[in-house]
Amino acid sequence: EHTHSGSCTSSATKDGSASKNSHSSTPRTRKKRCPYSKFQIRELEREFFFNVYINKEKRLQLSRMLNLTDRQVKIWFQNRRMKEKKLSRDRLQYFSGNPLL
Amino acid sequence: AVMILRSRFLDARRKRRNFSKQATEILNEYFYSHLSNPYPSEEAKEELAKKCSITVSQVSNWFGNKRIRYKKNIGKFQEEANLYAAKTAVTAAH
DNA sequence: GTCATTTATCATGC
DNA sequence: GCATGATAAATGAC
Repeated sequence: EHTHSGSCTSSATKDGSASKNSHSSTPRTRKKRCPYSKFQIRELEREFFFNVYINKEKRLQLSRMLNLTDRQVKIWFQNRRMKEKKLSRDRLQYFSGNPLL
Repeated sequence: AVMILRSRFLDARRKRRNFSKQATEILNEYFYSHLSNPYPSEEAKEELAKKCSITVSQVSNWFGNKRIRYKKNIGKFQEEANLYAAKTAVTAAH
């Protein structure tokens, strides 16, 4: 569909919880959603195939390899598990008596 | 045969099809009559899904899209809002 | 951890 | 050409 070579993974600021100014206002801007590259998705899916739950060690390793933060990898696995659950629900409904075309 | 059905199912997720006129009508009626808190409960979602002949997930998607797109440009939906406000007012009068 | 949600992006309809 | 439904990152409640 698309090939995001090095759009978001370039360098940017590291983790999303950095830069804490003690005083003044820190609106804590929401991190902009940036789609991951095909390569990143492939590696994440590969690891997800082996184990749906990733441990801390592999998470750090993966995050470094893919130039993502630990938090991003962790959240990706969370979202991926939710996606898998939804796919299961949809399959179940699709192969049972509920046409709804 | 099973493989064909399976493949059709897999890529049918993003094969978008617009909802029926009646379904959109029902969803909009609920949205604009609960504009202060447009968050239907799980039970309400199921009821809406049944009345609209769509899935609960589709109801959630519709409200998610509607909330943010309404918030982003209230002016664009003003006419629509007035329309459904008047419609609910008429039904309430009966 | 799950899970509803927000937000941007994607893919299609028309 | 945008409107619209579905999906992909990111947040927060619990």
